[in-house]
Amino acid sequence: MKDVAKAAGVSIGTVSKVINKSGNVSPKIRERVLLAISLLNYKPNGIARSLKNSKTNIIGVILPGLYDIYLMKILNNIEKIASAKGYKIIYCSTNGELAKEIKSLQWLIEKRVDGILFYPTSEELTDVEIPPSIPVVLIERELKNYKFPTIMHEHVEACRQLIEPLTQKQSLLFFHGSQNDSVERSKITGFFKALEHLGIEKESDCFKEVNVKHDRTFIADYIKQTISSTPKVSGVVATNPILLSESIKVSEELGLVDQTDFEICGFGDIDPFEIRRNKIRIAKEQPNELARVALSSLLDQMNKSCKVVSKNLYVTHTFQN
DNA sequence: CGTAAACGTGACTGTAGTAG
DNA sequence: CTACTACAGTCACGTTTACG
Repeated sequence: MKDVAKAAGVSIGTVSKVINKSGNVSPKIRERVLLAISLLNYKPNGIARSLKNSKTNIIGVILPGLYDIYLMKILNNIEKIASAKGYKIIYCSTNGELAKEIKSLQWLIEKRVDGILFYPTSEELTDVEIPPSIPVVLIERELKNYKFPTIMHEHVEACRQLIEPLTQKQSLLFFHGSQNDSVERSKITGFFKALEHLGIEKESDCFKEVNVKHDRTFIADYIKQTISSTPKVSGVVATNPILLSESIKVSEELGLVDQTDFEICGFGDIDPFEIRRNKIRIAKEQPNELARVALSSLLDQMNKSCKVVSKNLYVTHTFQN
């Protein structure tokens, strides 16, 4: 800038005004400055600009990884919308490890990002001091020790809508993931409530916990064994895409899908061509919408001079069949 | 249109105190 | 007296912006 100013015969301040199209600069001076910029091949220094403005135009995104389409869609949509609004993103992968979540947060804070979108894999985060100047929006899961607005799916309502249309609700088997996970817990609660609403007695032994970190063959075997050893199963309900797709596979293998009195439903993101029977009812999660709402909530906070405590927002599922 | 202060941090300088 | 440490203060980096 100093060199440009010298070459154009103006002050540094005037160069800045030309670059930022701010203030009044006469057309003649502007021409001279632009010529000097082009001759000297001057490029603004973003670090210095951030230093002065206390703004980096960068949004930090912390996700457990990009190991499935759902997470990829979230990141893709965040990037798309952020980019349109003039922001770049820094993506951090945590592999679902608390230690990496802490490190990612600390690193993003150190980088002075303007805001953070955080998809925690547990509620246990602690020991990270997050300055109030950096707004944080959580995706899908709240944290015990921090009060940040959270954008999540409306799981409880989706459970009701999954269960209600089933013709045989008495002898269902529910396959769910770890109860340490708040999302799984809210789905279990949702199914309990839905059953209660329908006047069906809750039998907790029809709820089967499956660790989705096991390999697929193990999960399939467990589901097969459970279905086979339970008398008069009228249907299977799965709380997440892994358990749903394995349940569908197993049910096909056991020849249950063809039986008119057997139904399958659950949460998933399965493409329509995989669904060979129209009786499989699926609550599809909405990663694009989740990303859109989360980012817009974050941008709201970033642009507010006085921080209004924004509330949690819910995204509704769409239903297939 | 120019001037000067300010942003956050690391590098550097100067000073005081301590140990041998 | 020298060599060293600890600490405080100052400056530089490139840019923006209030003010003259």
